[in-house]
Amino acid sequence: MADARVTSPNPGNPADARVDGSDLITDIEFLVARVRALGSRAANGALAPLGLRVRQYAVLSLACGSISPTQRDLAEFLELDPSQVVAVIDDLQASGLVERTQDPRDRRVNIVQATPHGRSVYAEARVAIAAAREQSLHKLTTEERATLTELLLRVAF
Amino acid sequence: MADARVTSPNPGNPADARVDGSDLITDIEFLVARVRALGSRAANGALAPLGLRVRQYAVLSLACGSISPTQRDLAEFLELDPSQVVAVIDDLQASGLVERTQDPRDRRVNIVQATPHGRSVYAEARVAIAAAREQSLHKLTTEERATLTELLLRVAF
DNA sequence: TATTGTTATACTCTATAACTATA
DNA sequence: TATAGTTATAGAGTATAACAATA
Repeated sequence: MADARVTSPNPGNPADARVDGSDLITDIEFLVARVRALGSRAANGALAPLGLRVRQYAVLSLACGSISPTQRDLAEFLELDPSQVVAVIDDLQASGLVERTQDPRDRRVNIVQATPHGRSVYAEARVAIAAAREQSLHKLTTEERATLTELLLRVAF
Repeated sequence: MADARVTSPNPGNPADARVDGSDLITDIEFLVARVRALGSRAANGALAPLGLRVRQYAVLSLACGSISPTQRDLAEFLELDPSQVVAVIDDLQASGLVERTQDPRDRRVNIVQATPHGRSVYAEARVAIAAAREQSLHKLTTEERATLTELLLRVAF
């Protein structure tokens, strides 16, 4: 480890000042957890008027894609247990945003697709999410956001 | 948005292939959530033999620092509700890893400090966490890790 | 009157195991 | 025998509100 003693980026904050000096502040996992906590709180707030949460948003997004994922695909891609996917899709289906269709070639698998109403809600949700993201990432330039995306992508898959 | 249609970084994975084409894959919040899910799962696994979870590890880390944070400081820094901090510290105190000491200047506040045993356990935990981190970040060079840390730090605070 | 820590409650997320229907 | 989806359950994480002690 290069440098365990780091200055807080926000010395005006008394809470930051008091915990300054901990090596936690250079711990990528801690930083990721903190950014996730802030980000998903903001995203859930932005999605609340649409009756969605981030999980539902993620599944709806994939169901709006051109690929028509199975429930298993969704579980793997979203790092969820298949049983959790069931609950999210039950929820989205009850709201009329997605549909399950049995794959005729293998009747065990369900293909998940967005309804027209689902696509319309997703379009609104994207706008809401983008606004929240702009708020969260306002300190980063466009280039820095691209770099961050690229690095996270390499770690994520 | 520059380019919503992106190729999966891992075309060999059938799940990735099927959901490929979704704009979710360029969504920083989604990537952060996925990296966090993978990272905290790995970290919790690495900490399990020590009887810790990531939350307890974070509080213990700060309690081992030179600053002696109050419970309020911990809540703000870790983005936890003060009532959640109570539960984590109860847990760590029951294991003899940290102690609460009343601030003589303001008897409402508790200062949280690691015990000698807590410092010893923390030293072991750091090693375990570092090994898990090496696994999670093996695709990134040292320079890239530093860049990722710096960018996350700017978003986190 | 405001703040620190605390208790209580409810809801969401996560992890696991067992079951069914298909293959 | 193995896989996709489902049900059930328990434990951890998250969000709120109310309270006692202290300032």
